[in-house]
Amino acid sequence: MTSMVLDARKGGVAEAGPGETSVGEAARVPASLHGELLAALRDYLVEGNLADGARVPERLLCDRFGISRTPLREALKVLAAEGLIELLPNRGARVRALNADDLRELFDVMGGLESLAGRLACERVSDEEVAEIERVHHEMYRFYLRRDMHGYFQCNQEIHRMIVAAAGNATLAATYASFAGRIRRVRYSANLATDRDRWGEAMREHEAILDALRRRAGSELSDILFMHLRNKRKAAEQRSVSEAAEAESEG
Amino acid sequence: MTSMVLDARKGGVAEAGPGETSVGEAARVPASLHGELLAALRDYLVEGNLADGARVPERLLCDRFGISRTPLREALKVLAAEGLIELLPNRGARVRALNADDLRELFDVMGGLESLAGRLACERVSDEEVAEIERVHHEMYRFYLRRDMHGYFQCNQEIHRMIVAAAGNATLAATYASFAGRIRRVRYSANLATDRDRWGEAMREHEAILDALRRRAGSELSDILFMHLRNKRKAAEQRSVSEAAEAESEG
DNA sequence: GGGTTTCATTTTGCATTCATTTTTTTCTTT
DNA sequence: AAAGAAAAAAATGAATGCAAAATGAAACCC
Repeated sequence: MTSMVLDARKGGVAEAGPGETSVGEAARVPASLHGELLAALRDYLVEGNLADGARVPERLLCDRFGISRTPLREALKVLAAEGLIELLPNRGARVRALNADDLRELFDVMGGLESLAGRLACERVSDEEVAEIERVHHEMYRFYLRRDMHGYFQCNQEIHRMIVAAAGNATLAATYASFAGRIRRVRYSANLATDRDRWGEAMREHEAILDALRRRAGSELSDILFMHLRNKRKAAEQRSVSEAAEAESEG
Repeated sequence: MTSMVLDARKGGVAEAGPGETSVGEAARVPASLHGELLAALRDYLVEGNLADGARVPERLLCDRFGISRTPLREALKVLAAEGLIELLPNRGARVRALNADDLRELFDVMGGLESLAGRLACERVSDEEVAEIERVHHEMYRFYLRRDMHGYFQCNQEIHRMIVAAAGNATLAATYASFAGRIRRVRYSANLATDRDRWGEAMREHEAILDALRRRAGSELSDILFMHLRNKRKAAEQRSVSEAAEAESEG
């Protein structure tokens, strides 16, 4: 039973009525068939159904989604613009493999975006929103104490997402979401598992984040968030280095 | 004689010779026909050949660029994802009109990106690069003294571009270029003309930018650059308000 | 046997075609 | 004549078709 994204849509009618059709583009409002397919394809890629550097098989995906090549290729062009795949002239599309430099760049850009989000959030965040973030923070702390990586990570993601949301800038949120999807292919989640110290450090950084947010210290929060991501990046780099060493000793 | 982007390409071989092919994204690898057309269409839109909110006439553009609808529509999907146009189901594409909120968001995101660029630049900028930026800065100052808006603005753009380049992050540069293209449709250039004070203030801010860069004070430069853009935004908002008032008194 | 060359198959890129939907024009009807 | 209904025209969205390029495989040569 092939998924058939199209059928799901045919039930609906109106679509596209309210404002935010365009901005997000990422995972926001599917709106049209094209948007629907785009989201489905993006998920398909982000979930890692295709290996890094693998060719994107047009014919196969057409069957998979029950459409012809035209809309599929339109979606591929968009995904290429987003950086998920790359187009080789006369050679179709490949899943874009991120090298160490790409990751470094992506982490820094994510850091810059979160940094901005923190700064903007301080300008307009309500006490209620802060309280909500604190709630998740404490939940995360409990996961930390219990050494529950999965739960911790969920909360972590949620907090960062909430800060971006609190910035009240849909353009920023969309851009952030796009980059998050791009980086999701590499699981930087399991980093902390190998490095107990980093986990504790990250927890302390989150304390500082919340503290700065409570005081609405925008510039300070901006710095902390950037450094937080920078440290995350370093941990990820550290990990990939040790992974490479392992691979070498194994091979 | 219709332009025929294709012909231009067929002559050349290497491509990518003179760096800045176009505003955004496609600056990396034009290579294919699709990329070429995409850049051409983007320029066509950014240059304001179509009015805000106007329908994007597929047939006309096909003739204009000498291609069929298929590649054109692929390009349109990408431009929609970039935020330059918006797609209405069964009603084609329209030039996206930016309202006050959109502009506010875009300015802030640009501010965040420049802020990040400054921070990263401080980590790795060479003395030679700083000297080069200083050179352009002084050139800009001479334009300022001569009240040469056009020259001043060129230098201004160039300095910001150089800072982004000095950050050594291609992903950031591409994202920055994309947003710059998106905002270029609104000419925020002429802002200073009406507000002599803002011009002087901007000049002083640029002094501070250079000072922080010389000292490699990343966090500080980050703050200054964000505030610089924020002030630019406020000036633009001020201007649009007075314009609206004018329009009202005239109508 | 290793390497090259030729040729069939597949894939890609774009044009064309077709079914719908929207928009414009024309024709009623009051 | 104005408002509304019906029909014609144009547009959009997606499928199909076709030439050129790339990939893979068999034949060929040394």
